[in-house]
Amino acid sequence: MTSLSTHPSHARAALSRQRIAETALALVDRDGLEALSMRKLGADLGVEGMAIYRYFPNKAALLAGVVEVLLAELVIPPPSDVPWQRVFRELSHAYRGLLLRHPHAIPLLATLPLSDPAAARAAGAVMAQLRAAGFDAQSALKTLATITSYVVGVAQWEVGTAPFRAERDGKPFPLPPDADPYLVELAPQLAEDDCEETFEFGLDVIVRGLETRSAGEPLGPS
Amino acid sequence: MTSLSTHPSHARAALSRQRIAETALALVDRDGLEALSMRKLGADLGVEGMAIYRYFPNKAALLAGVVEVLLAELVIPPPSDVPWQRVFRELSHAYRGLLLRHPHAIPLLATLPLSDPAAARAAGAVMAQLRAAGFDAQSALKTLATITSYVVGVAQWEVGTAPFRAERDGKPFPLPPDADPYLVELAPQLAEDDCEETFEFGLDVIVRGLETRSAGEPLGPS
DNA sequence: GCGTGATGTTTACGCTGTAAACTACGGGCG
DNA sequence: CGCCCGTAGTTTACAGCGTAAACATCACGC
Repeated sequence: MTSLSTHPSHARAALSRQRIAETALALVDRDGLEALSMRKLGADLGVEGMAIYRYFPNKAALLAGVVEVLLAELVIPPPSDVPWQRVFRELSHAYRGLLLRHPHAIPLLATLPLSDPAAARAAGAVMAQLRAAGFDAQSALKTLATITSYVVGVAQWEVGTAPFRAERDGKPFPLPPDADPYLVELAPQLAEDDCEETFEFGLDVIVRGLETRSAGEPLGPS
Repeated sequence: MTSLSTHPSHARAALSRQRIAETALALVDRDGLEALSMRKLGADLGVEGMAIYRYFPNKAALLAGVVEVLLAELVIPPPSDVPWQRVFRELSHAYRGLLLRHPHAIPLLATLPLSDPAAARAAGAVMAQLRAAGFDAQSALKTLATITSYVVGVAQWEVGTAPFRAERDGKPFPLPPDADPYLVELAPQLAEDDCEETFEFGLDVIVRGLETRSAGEPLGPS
């Protein structure tokens, strides 16, 4: 009797908020965000679609659950005495990595309102880091807004310009012959754009900008 | 005979790509992005929904048309000898203004791939400005990516945190009593957050960061 | 005056989210 | 033991979606 759950046999696995949300994320990763429907998710769970409503009141709540799973991947360490620049860079890279691991889910995180509990938790943890590094509350909040916007924005940029970079093993880019002259000039640049480098460029800009916050403001580098 | 169009009487106005896209944008501004359906748009146009397919092959194309209308609001002046910092700031504010005038359309512009012709045109025009200011092609592109991400990201942030700021005429914020301790600390900060100021903060950071691009890079201030 | 092409309508299909009613079953209590 | 009820999942249903296909209507060129 493998009574792992209530009824041991003939059932694949018990449903739960966690398992549903994880399966939903897997579906999104595999087939894209717009492919996520209650019925298809039900099918992936070996269940009838409507069953999901026992665990989530509606699809918006399900999506919030997916966001929760996503943000759970993001471990934000407690404050330490590491220089804030380094913490800042590491958090940025961690978030970026999360986004790139789940490119289809980016719109979910891009539109994420801070009223979402998972988002608020993550935001709070980052705020704690910044506060500990000497940022006052207002500056920490604004800095958080800035870096979040930047990281998400670049990830979107990257995904959105991916076709220009795809399989450029020699040929420049299949531009339509009636293309805008601006675009014609832009395309080769895009083709040889190294996204990682671009990201680092903007990150440097922001860190440097934060370091030289116009004298007198209480920012306190380490 | 007021033969303004083909048949003068009993028809409200002739359909056209332009009129359809503008009406669609008006609908989105009024009722939100998810309220935009072919049938409702048809109703707003005094027409039968399916008629739209004579002008746009599918809904994605219609949305691209809406984006085109949006970006047409953004006039990007030709290069001049104005200091690049000022041009940069003005373009950022212009884009921000556009986003705030159409908050429901932000997801449309946030997810905008650069393969969209209207986006590519606008991007090209900004690139021309930066190039004229002395940025080399690679730096101009990266700078464009950075500022675009930032402006869109902040606009999304602003809309997403709007509920925290709404009607805060005294009371702090209707937090659920079981809220995360991080959020509890965060909410008052959000409530008194001045978005315009936050935007300016990050913009300053970016401009300052660009100005102090680690010596030796060909950036050439004016 | 009669095709003809452009414009808009009608009908239809498969898909969506979700409300409501229904079925099956396992554990607690008499 | 037998009943009874809560829980989990199913079935059915409905309104709305994007859109393919067939159809109606009408202005104009020959």
